[in-house]
Amino acid sequence: MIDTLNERSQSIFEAIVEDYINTAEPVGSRAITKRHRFDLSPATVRNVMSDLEEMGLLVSPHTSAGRIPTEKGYQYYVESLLKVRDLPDEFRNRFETGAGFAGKSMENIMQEVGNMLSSISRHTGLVMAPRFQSTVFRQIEFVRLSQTRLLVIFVSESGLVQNKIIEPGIDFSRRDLESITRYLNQRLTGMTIAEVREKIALELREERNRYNQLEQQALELSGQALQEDIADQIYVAGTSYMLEQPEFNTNDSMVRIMRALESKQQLIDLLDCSQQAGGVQIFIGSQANRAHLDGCSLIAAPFSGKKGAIGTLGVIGPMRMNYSQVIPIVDFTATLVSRMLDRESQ
Amino acid sequence: MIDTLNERSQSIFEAIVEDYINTAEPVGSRAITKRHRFDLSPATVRNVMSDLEEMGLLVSPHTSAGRIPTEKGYQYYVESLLKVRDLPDEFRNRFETGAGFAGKSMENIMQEVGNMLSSISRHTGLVMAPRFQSTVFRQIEFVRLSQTRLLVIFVSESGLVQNKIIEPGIDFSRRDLESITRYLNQRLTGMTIAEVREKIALELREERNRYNQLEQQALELSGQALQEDIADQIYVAGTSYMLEQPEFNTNDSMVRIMRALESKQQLIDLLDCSQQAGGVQIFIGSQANRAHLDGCSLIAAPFSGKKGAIGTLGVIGPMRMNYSQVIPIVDFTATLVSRMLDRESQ
DNA sequence: ATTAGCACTCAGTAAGGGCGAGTGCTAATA
DNA sequence: TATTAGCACTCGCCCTTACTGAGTGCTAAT
Repeated sequence: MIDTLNERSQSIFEAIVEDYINTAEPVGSRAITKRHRFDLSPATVRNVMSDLEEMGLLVSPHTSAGRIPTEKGYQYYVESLLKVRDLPDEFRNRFETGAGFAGKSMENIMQEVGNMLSSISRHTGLVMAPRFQSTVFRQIEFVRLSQTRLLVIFVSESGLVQNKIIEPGIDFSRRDLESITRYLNQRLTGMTIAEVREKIALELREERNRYNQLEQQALELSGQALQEDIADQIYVAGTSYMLEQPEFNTNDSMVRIMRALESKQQLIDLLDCSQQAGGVQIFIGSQANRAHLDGCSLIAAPFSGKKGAIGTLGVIGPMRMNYSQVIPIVDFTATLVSRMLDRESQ
Repeated sequence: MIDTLNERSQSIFEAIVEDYINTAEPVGSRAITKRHRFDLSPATVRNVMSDLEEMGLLVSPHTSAGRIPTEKGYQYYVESLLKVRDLPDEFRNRFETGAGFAGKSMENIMQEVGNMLSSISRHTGLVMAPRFQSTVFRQIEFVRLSQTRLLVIFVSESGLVQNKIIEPGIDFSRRDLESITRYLNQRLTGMTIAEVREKIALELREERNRYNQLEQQALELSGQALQEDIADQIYVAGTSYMLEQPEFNTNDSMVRIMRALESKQQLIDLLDCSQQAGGVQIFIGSQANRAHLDGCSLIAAPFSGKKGAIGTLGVIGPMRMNYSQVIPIVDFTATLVSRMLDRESQ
């Protein structure tokens, strides 16, 4: 149905979408003919617009206003008409000078990446940390804090470090811990945390009937250490950009948006969707509604080191978003972060 | 000057402040006589109000509106008239059931505390993590990640864990690291990180002329590990409560407030002020302006384990804030967190 | 010292009118 | 047949005007 759009209709539609993206005002027929030098009269453009409205690509907010793209309109625009620009060098430079990751903690890196994304795209930036569950185990270490308390440190293949304090109930000597550490490191390397956990559960059941106390203890200890989920982390940067958008300039919508951006779990769910597929993903309008963000679009891309550790980052803004600018920003950032993670993990 | 306030003026002023806190509307003379059953006519109340205005405790937004407290008015109210209520049991319970800290990371704890503060006070909650600089060193550990990369773990007396990756340039064996660890742990325990750093710098200078290679290496390693500041962390929870306040219901002020709440550094500076003094501190209006938060008040209190590790938490909202409710909430939370930190550090 | 009474002020709301941007339809044109 | 000029019409926006009501300050009486 949309395929029947002839070239003229297409370029008029494109002009409307782009004008609206720039001005945030409904676009009228005369404005189009003026700004774009089609050799057409406003009346002709009106006829075309009328057709586009019938197809569900445009709506007019009221009789005497111009027209604005519908959600379906944006989707069509992004899928069929969008020409993604190259990332201007100035942005590229800002990233590369700004992002020295060496020695910084994962949290700091993520915050910094979020701030970068947000300040360059001039929209709200999101960064979701790699899920610990799906990272690949490289190393475990124990540090004795006191007689009852142990610090457990996991290191993933990609250099991600997580620590946790446990109280095992037994007072392990330094020597015991060393043996346990060696035992675990030999047996668990290369599996994802999820797999490790399964394996431990399995072996614990089998092991009960045998007598190797060391193994028994090692398994119990690591079981305890991994038993609880480490909550997913998400960073949101530049929320005020969202409030500055003219489409959200009522009190109610501002509060609504802020509430949505505060409920991290919903954002996590949303970003999760895009983690499966590789490359840049675009959620327009209701496709992003999972997070109560009506009228918003999300551009997201997963990042990952060579060895697992997948996270997601993205930019969220109004549907009227400059897709051709934002998409390459997200794309480039994801690539950059992946490269950094690789470098870190050597 | 304010001391000349007689009892009647005081209670009228108190009534005005409290009515305004409840309704967010300018309070008129008739409203006062109605709601509070003073045996006075509105005219009399008007005379008193006029005096109070002259003293700078009240203003009227325009001739035909009631009056609202000035910043000075709130200050006087809080200093002289405020009766702090006991914390209702329901809040107490919500805290104590909600807050099992055991085994959780500092970040998670702080986030949870922030959420608690915010949802119970119905205002924006702030939690600033203990500054690593001022925590007391208890233990350092090294974990060998690869030939070139070491993970350094600091544990503070209060159980705070920080880690950092360094690339020392030398490939230390496990045995070397153990000796170095033992050496450092013996010599540094009980000092604050800041002191530790000074000491290392000092000894490094002296040590150059001697020949004990182990000491030399140990010092260099720990020096490198401590060289960079670990950024202060602050958590902000429930920002949408701020936007729901009627005093900030214009687009501009919403954006302004959100920008202010986003610039963490300014919030940190603000909370820093309250860290010095013990107990609950109250910043009203311009006293909190350091963070571009005009028209806001901050209630803050430091928390700390027995052994250093001082952080600050608080609640931020409009000047028209229910001080008598919020103060005990902040107070109680700070005490609770301190107690938890103590328990953790054993 | 307190109060009743009264004139006055002024934000907020509602109603009316003109403006202008934009539309849809129709009839003329290439 | 596609395009265009012309025209009546719609409707949000803004400005003005008028009204209302809450609240004040002042004055004179109690």
